[in-house]
Amino acid sequence: MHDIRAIRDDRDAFVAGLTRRHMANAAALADDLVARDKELRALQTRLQEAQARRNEASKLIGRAKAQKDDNQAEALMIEVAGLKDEIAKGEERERTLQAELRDVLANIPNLPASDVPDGADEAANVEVISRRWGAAPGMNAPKEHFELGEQLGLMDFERATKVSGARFVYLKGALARLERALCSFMLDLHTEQFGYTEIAPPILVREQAMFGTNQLPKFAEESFRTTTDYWLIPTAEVPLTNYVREEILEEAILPLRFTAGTPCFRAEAGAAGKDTRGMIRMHQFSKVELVSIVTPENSQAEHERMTDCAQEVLKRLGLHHRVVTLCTGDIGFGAQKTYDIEVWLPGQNRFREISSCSNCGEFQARRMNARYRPKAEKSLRYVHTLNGSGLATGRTLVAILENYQQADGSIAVPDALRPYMGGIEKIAK
RNA sequence: GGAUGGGUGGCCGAGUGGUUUAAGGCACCGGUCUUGAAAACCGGCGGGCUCGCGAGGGUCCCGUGAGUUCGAAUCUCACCCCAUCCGCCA
Repeated sequence: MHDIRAIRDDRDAFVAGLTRRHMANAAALADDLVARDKELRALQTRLQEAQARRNEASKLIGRAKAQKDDNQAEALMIEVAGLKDEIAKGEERERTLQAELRDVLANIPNLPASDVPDGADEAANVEVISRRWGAAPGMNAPKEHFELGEQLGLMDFERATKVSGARFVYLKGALARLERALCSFMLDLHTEQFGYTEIAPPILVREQAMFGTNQLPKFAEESFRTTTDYWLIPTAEVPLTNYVREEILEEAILPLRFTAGTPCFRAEAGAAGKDTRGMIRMHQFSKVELVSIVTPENSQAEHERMTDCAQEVLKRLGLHHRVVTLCTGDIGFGAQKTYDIEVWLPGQNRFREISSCSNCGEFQARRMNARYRPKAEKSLRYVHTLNGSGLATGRTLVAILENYQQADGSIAVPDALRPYMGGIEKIAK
């Protein structure tokens, strides 16, 4: 959510930022917002004057009545009646304007940070060369993960279709355990090495929470809603970030770092035909999420740190990967800047997204009304929020299958996971 | 699902129609005192909008909205949320 004052004070920067995001009508939008804001404030001033006079007159009425001056009281009451009418109309218009302004603002994406590259789509994302790690394993005719999983008899899409339809899967035996092992491994790493606090959050949330982390109102069709108006979280970012909603935090407790391993649910509307085979794009998947709540001056450094934490998971699993800075055309609605981590999938012979780490600045904090009390200042400020996958567990499982596949179709278990897999070194038929 | 109670500032809490410009306390900040600290005492201490170069002023906000009234935290209605008890249940 944008600050209307910031738009008013620097309309050009706002327009420039949205234009970089390829919003065609940014200038017209800004003019519209500024005009509505101007009307609203002019109205508020008039309204306040009328209210002040009404209050004054009301006091005089009380006094006149006390002095038994009925003529005076009556004259004042007639005046107040007129003011009352004016005030009622003004208040209604004020509410309408405020609601409209809020609706428009709620649907405007965050502005890209200055160092985000320009570009139309993912083809223009820019690799962060210094973050590239490892090398693609040499392999003869590598298989895709679903072939491997199905041949092992441990990944069953057909039965899942029978029960739940497309984009669901049954994992069995060692693969089911592998997913659990990955989740434990990642949570242990983030809590023990990087200072994150493990959270087991609600995964059904209210509408306001979904608004706070900007899944709503714009992306309603991408999430599932229950008949009792709860939303199934599309990511643990929602409950972890909203943890501080409507709060005023002491600066001393920042940064807050939370991690959670949860199922995530996505309707994948508009993804018809994409990644229809295998576990890449599911209606339900598990993910270990990282969320940081920080002061504004620390959010950029935290973004780098969080990306380091996510990358460390891949390093310990020995998985080749690269990091790209998303360009202005590919960045998410609420993000100022995003790093995607892409893992190498030999079966697909390409990099695929396995984590996305975003700095949202104060964009979500405004929506949630999450503030802190700076030590050095009197006034309150909005916190900055960051979120990142650390990592998408389902896709990590895919990456392990494809990168650790053996010629005979078995899967070697990476060293780091063996303690979590009861010591087994290989998943075979 | 049934019944009841309740939503007041960072927190607790008083307040049932006009000296509430929201008492009081806690926390926090500054000061006095002290070798230092604590205690005590003094002062400060919410947010939105707006007017003003500034000092400062105005106005709105007691869950949300709609009413009653010259005037509403206070009365009425609707909605949202929270809590407790009973029933059912992992």
